[in-house]
Amino acid sequence: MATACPPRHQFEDAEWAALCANGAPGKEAVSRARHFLPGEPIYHEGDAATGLYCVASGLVGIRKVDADGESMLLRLVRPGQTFGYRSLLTGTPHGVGAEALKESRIRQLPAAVVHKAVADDPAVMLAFFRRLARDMAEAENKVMETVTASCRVRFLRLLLAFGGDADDGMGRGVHLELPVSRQDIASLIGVRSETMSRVIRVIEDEGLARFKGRHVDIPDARRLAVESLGVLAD
Amino acid sequence: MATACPPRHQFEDAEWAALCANGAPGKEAVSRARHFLPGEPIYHEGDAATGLYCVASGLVGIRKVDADGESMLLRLVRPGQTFGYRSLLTGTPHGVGAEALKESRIRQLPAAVVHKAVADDPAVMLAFFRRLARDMAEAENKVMETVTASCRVRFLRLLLAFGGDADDGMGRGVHLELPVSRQDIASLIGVRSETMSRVIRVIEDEGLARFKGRHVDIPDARRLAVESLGVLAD
DNA sequence: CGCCAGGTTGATTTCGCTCAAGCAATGTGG
DNA sequence: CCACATTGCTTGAGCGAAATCAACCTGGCG
Repeated sequence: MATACPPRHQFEDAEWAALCANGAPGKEAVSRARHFLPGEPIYHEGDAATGLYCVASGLVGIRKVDADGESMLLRLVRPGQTFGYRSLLTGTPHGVGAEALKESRIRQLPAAVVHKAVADDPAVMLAFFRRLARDMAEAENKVMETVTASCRVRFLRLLLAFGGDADDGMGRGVHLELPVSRQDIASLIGVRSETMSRVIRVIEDEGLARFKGRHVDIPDARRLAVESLGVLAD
Repeated sequence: MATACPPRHQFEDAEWAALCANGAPGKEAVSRARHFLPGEPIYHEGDAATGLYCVASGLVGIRKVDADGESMLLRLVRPGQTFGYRSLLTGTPHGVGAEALKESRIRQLPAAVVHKAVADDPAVMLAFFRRLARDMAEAENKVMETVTASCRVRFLRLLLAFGGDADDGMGRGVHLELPVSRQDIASLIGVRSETMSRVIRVIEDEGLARFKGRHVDIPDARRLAVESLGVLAD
């Protein structure tokens, strides 16, 4: 099966939408649907770009390994979001790797189609620029956080980010589900998995949240939000 | 005085060049030359973009402050490089602040001119995208480094980055000059200035480099490069 | 059943931060 | 010109957060 435009997802995929609006003339057979198992790599650091990817379902992780072989999870790509555009549009090898974190259906758009769409409609390029700008802002925040905030605070903030959709502003008693393993969460905030365990332990002992497998119960989201701001002086 | 195209600098300013090639029809009076003293802010985090900036001479620092008021130097902008384009092109407030680190001459191009240039020539947008992609790659590297590498290693790598131009591949006995104060260097690698002092002390004691004010002598650049890879197992 | 990956826990160490003081260079006002 | 503050940098002592090393548990799954 191959349709150019996936069913509209809940998340921002302005780039893909722009592509569909203009770039895909015959809407059939231009995008290829692929399937990945958890842990399966989609592309590696250093590979040349072969196309543009969009997560239809599942979850994708963007990884980077440094010289010492240390690997780190930089960010998650959720259903409806595109990835791999940077390398494709600049014509440089991938600076990061992508891998499926859950079983995932990925839509892949050939490079030629994307290039044509970009050439035909300037708005497409702008859409990708905006997307990159947002990713960049997040990367900058991450730098700041890793330098200034304790791992406890970083984890609390990540919890809030995960709970973003489940967070009924009203409410006490938020429940959410961790999208990835604890190892991956540790990697995401840049700590060892042992430290991750301990941090979770402390947070449970404080009564900020209760963890069972990947399920998290947050009795008082407001309190957790306050704690996530770091230790306040006065 | 106001000329559209600055004298060609040694560094990459593909965006500015693209602008000059197409966007600036009457080449006079479109860019404004401004002057900043060390420490003087160029724009603040949260400000709306008013134009595009290009460093003609001097040095500019991109800063970010987090919720707790902690400030950090994210990167340097050297002569010939443009900055402030992200906020301008996305139409969002500046996510970072810019300030002169040395006495600087800054060329400022009004928003309208840039927007027109972008609309007229798709290549301009692509040039900015490339620039952003490069900045993003650096930000990702920075995240990895701050998490995985010790502050000693991070500093050594920064030294190498500074010495990039002075580094005659041949050579023993490289000399270079620190572009900014030690406080700013500390902020750049995400450590306290006290720690910075100690790290420099250790590096001197090891004979890796000698520091006098802002002057640095590196007797054996090759050895420093090896050390900058981190502690190797075998 | 035995194996193994993911996770937890404990003991110990290390790296970098905090707090505090001191010092040299520069400025500033009387 | 000197007394004084200010700023950038260095040094010391002590502490604390997170890494490291090392078991050990647990639940799948062949």
